[in-house]
Amino acid sequence: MLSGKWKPQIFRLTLDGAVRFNGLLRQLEGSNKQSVATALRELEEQGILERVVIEQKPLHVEYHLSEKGKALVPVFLQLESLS
Amino acid sequence: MLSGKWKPQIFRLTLDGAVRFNGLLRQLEGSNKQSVATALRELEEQGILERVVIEQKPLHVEYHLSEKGKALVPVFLQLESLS
DNA sequence: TCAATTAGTCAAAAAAAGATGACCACTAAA
DNA sequence: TTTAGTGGTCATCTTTTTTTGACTAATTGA
Repeated sequence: MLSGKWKPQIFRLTLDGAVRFNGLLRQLEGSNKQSVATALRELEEQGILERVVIEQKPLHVEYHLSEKGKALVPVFLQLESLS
Repeated sequence: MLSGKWKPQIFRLTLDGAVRFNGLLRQLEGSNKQSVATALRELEEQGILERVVIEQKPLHVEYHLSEKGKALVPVFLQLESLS
């Protein structure tokens, strides 16, 4: 579910609140548009993240944890504590 | 820790008891010697599996869960139940 | 003696994943 | 009007992962 080079880190960041495309690009050192876009799309397809377009003055896009994503949190943290 | 195409399946099989090289090769459809050998070696290097040579008539090799591997079991099962 | 099973290794090819750079369309500020 | 920021896509190249097939060496059964 969280396989790939960037998905675990992206998932981890969503625990602290919604994330945005360009924000991730800056936070994830060594990442690139394509990889981040692919990771976000796959996480959305799997129903782990939800993509929300914020229709305001400078319109932007937010990705936040879905219910399914939230169900993953405890086991993710447990996993994190083991490695 | 369990990244790669075959490691999760191999790990799963060790929960029911020790596994063996050729046995895995037969159980894991679509697998091959090289990949199974690599997965076993890496799981051993990480201290998740232990390699034991059974010094008997037809000598063979067994891989079984280490203590570290056992610590991984509950979180693995939890993860399994989510996917 | 021949075939099969045990547990692998090695080099090479193929497939999958990731990175790079160009491009797009929109908005806002200087 | 140029520059920067928003959020991407596309084709191509590189890197990593996985597969393929040949080979080894010891043991067992027919």
